[in-house]
Amino acid sequence: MYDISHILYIYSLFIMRTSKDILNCKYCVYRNLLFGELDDKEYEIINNARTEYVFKRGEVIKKEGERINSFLYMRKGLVKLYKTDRRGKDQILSINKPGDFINLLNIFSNAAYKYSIAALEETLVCDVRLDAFIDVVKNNSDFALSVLNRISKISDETIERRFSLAQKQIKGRVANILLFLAEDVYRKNKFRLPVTRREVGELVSMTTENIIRTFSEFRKDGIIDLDGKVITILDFKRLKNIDKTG
Amino acid sequence: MYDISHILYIYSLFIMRTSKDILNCKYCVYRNLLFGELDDKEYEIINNARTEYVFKRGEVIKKEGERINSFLYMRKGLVKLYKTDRRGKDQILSINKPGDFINLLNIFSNAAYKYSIAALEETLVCDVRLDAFIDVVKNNSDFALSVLNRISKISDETIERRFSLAQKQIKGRVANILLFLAEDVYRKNKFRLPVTRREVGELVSMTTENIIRTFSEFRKDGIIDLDGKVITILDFKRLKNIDKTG
DNA sequence: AATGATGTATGATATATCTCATATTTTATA
DNA sequence: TATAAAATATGAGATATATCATACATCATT
Repeated sequence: MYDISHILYIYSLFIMRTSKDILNCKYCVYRNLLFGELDDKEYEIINNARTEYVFKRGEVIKKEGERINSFLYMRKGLVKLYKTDRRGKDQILSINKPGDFINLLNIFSNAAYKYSIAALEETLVCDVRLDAFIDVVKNNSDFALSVLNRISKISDETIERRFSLAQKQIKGRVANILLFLAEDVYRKNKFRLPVTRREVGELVSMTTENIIRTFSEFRKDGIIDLDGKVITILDFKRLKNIDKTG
Repeated sequence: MYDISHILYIYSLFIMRTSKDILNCKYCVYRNLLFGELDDKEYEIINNARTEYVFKRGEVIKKEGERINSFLYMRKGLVKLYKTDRRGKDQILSINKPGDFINLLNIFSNAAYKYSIAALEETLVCDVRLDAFIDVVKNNSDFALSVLNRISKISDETIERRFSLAQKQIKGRVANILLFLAEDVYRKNKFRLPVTRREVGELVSMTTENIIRTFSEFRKDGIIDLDGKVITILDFKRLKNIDKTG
């Protein structure tokens, strides 16, 4: 249930409150996670090309079409990747948490962002200038291989998630995102839904009304408890069964 | 319409019929496409770790769950990536053509294939032992970066394809796959459908009956012509419009 | 050439999901 | 704090898609 990245994440919150060296990568708990293969000199290159930003809930971090000129990663928070169609309707590709590289998907294959990125909670982002990042990748193939591993893993997860969504009906889709939030994001059975019902619909390609109806149904069936945005999962077993079969 | 990989592909068919050196990478038209960054020595490592296989239509190349111990790429043919559920029903993730690296998706992130691979047409596959491949990646960061680019591009395409499928209705989905086959795979307005109607359904998450009905409707509307498996696209403009809006 | 299995085709009906309408609650902003 | 805007909630009816049934065509195999 608690993997290394989560432990590091909790640890980072602690460090953030006790150290003034946060702005230097040397003391960042993500160092080992992301940049473990780098020597001090390479490390310094990254650190010098790096800026930290804080985004409040609702703020747009990147807009689709914007030129990619940095490597972004999250140290804290939660974001959504999404597209807006001509009529202004959004479709959400994924919800990403610290440890996912926010723009890793497009960074090596595209000059511009294919998806917009917005913060769902207060989000702390590290921004490394792309030229410096690529420079280090080019000169350190262990690091390149490590990036290869991560990009591959994140892509795989996104593909798997979208793929499995396709054969699910609405109940299965809602069960799936509830389990994702409870198990992968918050690691608690009680959490504040970081998105509106409409956004859940935008993520799983369903209407807002049907998301609301399904939430209500799950509540009536005793699978979850609802209090506005606060959701408590009461019956993981049944929810998992719906996820698998529905 | 005709990009470099397609020209190389056509050229490779020519080469295959006129040269006995096909088994040596040195004369493979994919050398520049895949291994352009390698020096002769690295090249030799790849070549020595390489085997060629021919698969007939319908043959399974890899089964999901099978251990990944080679890097596979297609020189000719067409394959599908798919999963089979407990009840024996297939769901197709993607149809891939030469130039796509067949197992690139999982190779760096997973020990085992997440999807089965089967040939839809006679397919020529090069199989490079993974240890040799990774060895070269580790020692040549230009090559690593190039692989990074490609893996990223292919993943992006798969994600984009599954993502756009989600908001489409059945007509849009069928239009989309017809355009994919006509424009990306065969580059002709008349082609033999390489899959059954059932498989189209497995790819776009629709029932066989509805795929058949939609084909019939497109025919009645004069958008396509149907003769068994041979499909002729008569009205690209309308089909593209359905793809976009439906 | 005969035979069974699979694929293609179409209609009728059932089911899932969407749309539209309306009411209430919560949130954002003046 | 007042007010508007957005979010939540629920029902009724419309639409899209699935399921079931049946018929015929095609393909592989004997």
